[in-house]
Amino acid sequence: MGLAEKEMAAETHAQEPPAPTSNTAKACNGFSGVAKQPRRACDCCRKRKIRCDAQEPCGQCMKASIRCAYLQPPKKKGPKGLRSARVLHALRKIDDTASGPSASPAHAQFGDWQWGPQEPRPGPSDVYDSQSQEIQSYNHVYQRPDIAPSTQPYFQSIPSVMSVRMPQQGQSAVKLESRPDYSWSSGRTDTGSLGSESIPQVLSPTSSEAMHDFSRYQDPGLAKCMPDRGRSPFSKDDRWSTSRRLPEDTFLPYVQLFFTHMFAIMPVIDRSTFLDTSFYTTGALSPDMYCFLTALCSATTVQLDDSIPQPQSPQPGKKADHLFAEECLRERRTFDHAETMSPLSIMTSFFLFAYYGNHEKHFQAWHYLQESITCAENLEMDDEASYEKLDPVESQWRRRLYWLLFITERAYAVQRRKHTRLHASVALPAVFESEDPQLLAGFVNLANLFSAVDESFVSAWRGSRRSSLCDEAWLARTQKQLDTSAHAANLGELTETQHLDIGVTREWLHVLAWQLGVSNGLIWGQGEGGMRLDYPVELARKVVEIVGPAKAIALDSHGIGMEQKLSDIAGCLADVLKCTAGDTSATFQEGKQYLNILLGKLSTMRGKESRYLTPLLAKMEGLPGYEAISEDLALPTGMEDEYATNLQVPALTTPASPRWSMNQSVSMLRTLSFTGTLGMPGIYVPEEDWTQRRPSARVLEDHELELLQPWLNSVSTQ
DNA sequence: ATCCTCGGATCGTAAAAGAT
DNA sequence: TCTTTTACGATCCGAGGATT
Repeated sequence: MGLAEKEMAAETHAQEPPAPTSNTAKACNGFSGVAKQPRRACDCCRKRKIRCDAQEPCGQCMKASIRCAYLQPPKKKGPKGLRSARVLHALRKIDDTASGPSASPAHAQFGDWQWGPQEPRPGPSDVYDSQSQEIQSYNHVYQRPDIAPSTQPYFQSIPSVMSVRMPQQGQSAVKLESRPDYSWSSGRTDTGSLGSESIPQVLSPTSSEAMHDFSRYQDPGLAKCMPDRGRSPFSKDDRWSTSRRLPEDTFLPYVQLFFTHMFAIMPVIDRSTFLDTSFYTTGALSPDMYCFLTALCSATTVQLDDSIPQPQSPQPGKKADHLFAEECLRERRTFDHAETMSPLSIMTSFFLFAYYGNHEKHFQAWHYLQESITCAENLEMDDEASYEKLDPVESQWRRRLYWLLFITERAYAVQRRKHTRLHASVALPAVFESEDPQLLAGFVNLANLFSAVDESFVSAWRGSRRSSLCDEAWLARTQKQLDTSAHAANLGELTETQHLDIGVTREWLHVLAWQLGVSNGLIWGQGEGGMRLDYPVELARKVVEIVGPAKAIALDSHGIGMEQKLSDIAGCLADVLKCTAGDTSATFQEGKQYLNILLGKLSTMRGKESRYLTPLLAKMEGLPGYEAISEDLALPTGMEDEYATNLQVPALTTPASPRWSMNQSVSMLRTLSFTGTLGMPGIYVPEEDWTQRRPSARVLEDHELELLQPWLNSVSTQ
């Protein structure tokens, strides 16, 4: 029946103007219009799965009074690259295993897994919960974050579900699980029964689609991912008021900025979804999608600040970032966002954190970061097992989001001396199977780097670790780990933005670790873990080598976080230089130059002078050569950056020699070890924050200073 | 009675696999 | 290189649920 009727239907429409993209119709037959004319359904009809007459606007859209558009580009048909081979390989492997010498007949195996057609067909949850040991062995690698899971292609985790489902021919579940190579770039989520989505709402698997399309909540699989929510909390009965909202097309220019400059460090949303113009023309963004977009825009605006020209604020006279953040908070008050937790709300909180963090409003920033973490915990994103219950695509998006929170929490906790809550307890997102392996490699690299900042580091930094545990060996291990963790990938292949992030962050952590050592009196050790007085100069050189040639925008897109790191590094360097006042050794001169360059960078960060610069300069008062620095910085506006980038980085020949020509007194180390400055990242923040700092270091006792004497002598005679 | 959603049948196309 | 097979995206019918 179907075909005949279909053809008749096609014939009925044969008189209509050809579909926009159809030029094959006439070639199809010599038989007037009976052809199965390749029609083009409009975006809405496609989504509604109804016949479209391909008019503009089409009849269905007219009838429904909705905007008709043909914006969604058709996807490429046919098998995808290696996918077929991969799936076949995986299936064959399973088959081999199942029919191996020790195995009982295949049907018995299948029977165990409830494959048999006579068995009642298991629902999705049954399937997921009834994995055999053998199946789990495919997955075990994902449960061990200590090995590099990123090197495991996704498909290795697929057979578990696929093997269970394949025999259910024609069931949507098959479609769902047998698609290991996700069309990330196309934005297609294709979660099986939900897979025929396509419209603009081909949203990222981070459930934005779910947010947008209520019907998805009716899917048991998805409902499972969203505890206690079988359906949308936003019922269509109580449609949200959009009267006070910003027009939806406000967002796109900012979202574009986000993808151009910030996506590399926050690869947690789907590009094609959020860059699709039709996404912003529905006129029906759900409240939490609206919140998410406003939060993202506010964070993007403030983070990029004046680095690049930005669109005019939607409300002239009001700064765009404030406006977006305000809108976000206003909209959030219209519904219970604690009840509607989803990855989308995690990201909303996260971007609010970024907004406040960039404004140095640390109470609010920490609050929203914690909120996003709490939300992640509620969704059990810190539990590896939870990911296996998810659609593989969704699970990858969530992994990215989890690790973004992890990285951010670690960095921020260190800067603000807070506890951390998240652990490296889940596998990293996959790299090689992602839409952009290079980009993901960078992201994973950063995650690895922060994995080296373990609990003991954080607690030592907070001062809550027993100082006896903070010995030289431990520090040396930590320092070494920082270097090895980020070497998994060739940094040269990363985007400039990521290269900067990883490189500077690594050296910044080195600086922190070094300060940790100094404040624990380790400066006179064997030099392990860089516990030498000139180590910060060496670190500064590396930083200068990284940031010197970097394009301003690549540096700027990291927002205030990068300013903080650079100023921490510069501050530490300044401390060291200050302590060696009067020293004329090569090391000192080089150090001065590096400091100079760093200050130059800070003077032009994000299109203006960093707020950290002035306090830094004030701190350097009395540093010999400082006069020169201030003169250098007094370059005409617009030239500073050029000045900084063009400055030749002097080659610091291996352990600079002569090192410090130290005739310096023991008081130098006394100064270094004093709580005044060292171990105080983010030191140039408003007064009240001083109270949050621990007295991180101690003044050396006299008997310790005596012990130092031989070391000082040996250094000074080198 | 009407509207709406969505499972899934069917088709066209493109890539992979196989034949020569 | 040509042919066949396979995978997959697109369309949209029609069952069944929701709404009026």
